[in-house]
Amino acid sequence: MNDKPSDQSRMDRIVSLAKRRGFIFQSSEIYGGLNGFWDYGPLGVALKRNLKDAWWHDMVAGHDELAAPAGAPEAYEMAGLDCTIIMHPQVWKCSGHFDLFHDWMIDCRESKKRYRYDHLSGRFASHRGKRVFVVTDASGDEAPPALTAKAQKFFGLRAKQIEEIEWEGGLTGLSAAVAAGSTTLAAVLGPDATEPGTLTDPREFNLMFETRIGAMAGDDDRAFLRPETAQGIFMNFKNVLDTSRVRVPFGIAQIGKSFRNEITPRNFTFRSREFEQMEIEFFCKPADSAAWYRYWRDRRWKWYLSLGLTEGKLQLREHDKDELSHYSVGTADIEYAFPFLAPGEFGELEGIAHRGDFDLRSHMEGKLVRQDGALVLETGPDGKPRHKGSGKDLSYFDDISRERYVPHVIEPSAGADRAVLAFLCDAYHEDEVPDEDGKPRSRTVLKLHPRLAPLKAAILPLVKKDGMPEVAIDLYRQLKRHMPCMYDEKGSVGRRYARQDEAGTPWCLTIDGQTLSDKTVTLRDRDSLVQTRVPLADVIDLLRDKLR
RNA sequence: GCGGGUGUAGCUCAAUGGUAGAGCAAUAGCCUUCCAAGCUAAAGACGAGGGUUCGAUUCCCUUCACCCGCUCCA
Repeated sequence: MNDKPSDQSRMDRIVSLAKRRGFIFQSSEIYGGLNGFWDYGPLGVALKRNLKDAWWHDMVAGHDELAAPAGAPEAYEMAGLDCTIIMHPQVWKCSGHFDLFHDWMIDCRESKKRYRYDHLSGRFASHRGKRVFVVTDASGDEAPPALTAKAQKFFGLRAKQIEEIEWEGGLTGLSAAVAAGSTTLAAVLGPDATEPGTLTDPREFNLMFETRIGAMAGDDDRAFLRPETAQGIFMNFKNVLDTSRVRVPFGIAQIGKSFRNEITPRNFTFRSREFEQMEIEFFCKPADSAAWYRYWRDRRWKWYLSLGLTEGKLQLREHDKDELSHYSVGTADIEYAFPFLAPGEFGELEGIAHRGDFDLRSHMEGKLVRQDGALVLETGPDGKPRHKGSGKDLSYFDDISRERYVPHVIEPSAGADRAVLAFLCDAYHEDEVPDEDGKPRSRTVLKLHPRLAPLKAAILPLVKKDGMPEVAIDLYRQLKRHMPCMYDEKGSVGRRYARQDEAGTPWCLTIDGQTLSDKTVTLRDRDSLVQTRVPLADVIDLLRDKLR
């Protein structure tokens, strides 16, 4: 099998360019770096900001609430929001993140496998004086035969000798058995171990970053950095409704940092521990939710294409039923074929989830669980709600239909850093350009969409004399008022073009001898390398038109 | 978290138990009339911390980071 797992060398060259040209640096690099954290350099911050601005403009600021966009069931409103990173701890209990992201894990020294402590169960088995607590990670009906098979193998018995095994007590959760003192981990035979005592003590495993509120805080003041921005929107659902005159259907958008203590940050910025999300929570009438789900899925898909992502490298994938998150009744991912992935594999850029009324109801009533297709209040062993809700009414009264309901939610949730990475990878090209002798010479070029490009233009005097720099500087100062651009007079013009190609600058304006006599400049296109002469007086309007 | 690999200048790579060279890039100057030309000058590195040694970039240990696989994960 010689097939390449992924185009790793291409990815390496992209990472190298990102570093070399100041797009992305590793955090705290002079101290050796920090796994899972990345900084954006001068070009990177511009690229990322342009991306976020494009999203914000396309979703919120530029949204026309008076007309239904193509494909939308009806016209709708959009509002913006910016919430705090640290919120009331109860937010994460009712959202499900506390339970989902917070586990006790136990490792097996022998098999190197890791198990959720609360997923292990077992019972004592004895045979001819040997006694162990046999444990399995299987659940339900699969557990008893798994235990029997395990015990049979451990005692070295033939199938017909299974009856000789003496079992004590019923199937018990390992954590409960240890807590009750009926067994110790030393007597436990792990699910994939061949001898007892290979399991480590359970360790707390928390995907949420934890902090404490207050300078002299104690255990009661534990708080979490948000693992997603969405919950801040639900927290303010009623505030927005009460203050901004929006009516269902409407969406609330937010861009902001989120934090997850990923086990294995990998693949450059793709899986980071600190990352930025661009999220919309769209609130609609339950009966219309399926139509809105399809609308947002298709709308968001087109957004990536409109900014120039290669369609053949994008994939829209509907989740299977058993893959859906605890809250979701339908989810689609927009995925990109990143170069670090094996051919045919895709990495998630954005998830569009139909969340039903899980979130709003959970924050009203307490954390819900799905049971036989319906959401019901999750209860603890004592029969009380596992996580108590706010008790606040988050339902909506529809003045026109005179009905009250809890809106359903469609959530298009995009990763800003992942999008930056995808656009960077997609823009990266190596091609050949004839040099001054006409011989082909390779060049590296970022074919970024002009809206995303950190610099829109570079103004270059062909040579540093004969009054060309003066004309160029004057043009630079005028253009700078309208768009990010730079002036460069260093080195040969070919070298300067190459520098701009690597930075993804779409246009170069060159002032040459002819400019001085007929007041025209050459406009060089980054992708086609075609140069056209444009009157100096028109060039600013021309570039502004191109950017629209 | 486990196993394997890697770590020398911004990048790509050398050499060495006696404190390191080159190419490209970048900086300044000269030159230069359309795709990384040339000349000159100056600048720049042994991931970090211990240990062995008279002396460590080199040997050993630890740690950090990156890559691959496993595991985990939206």
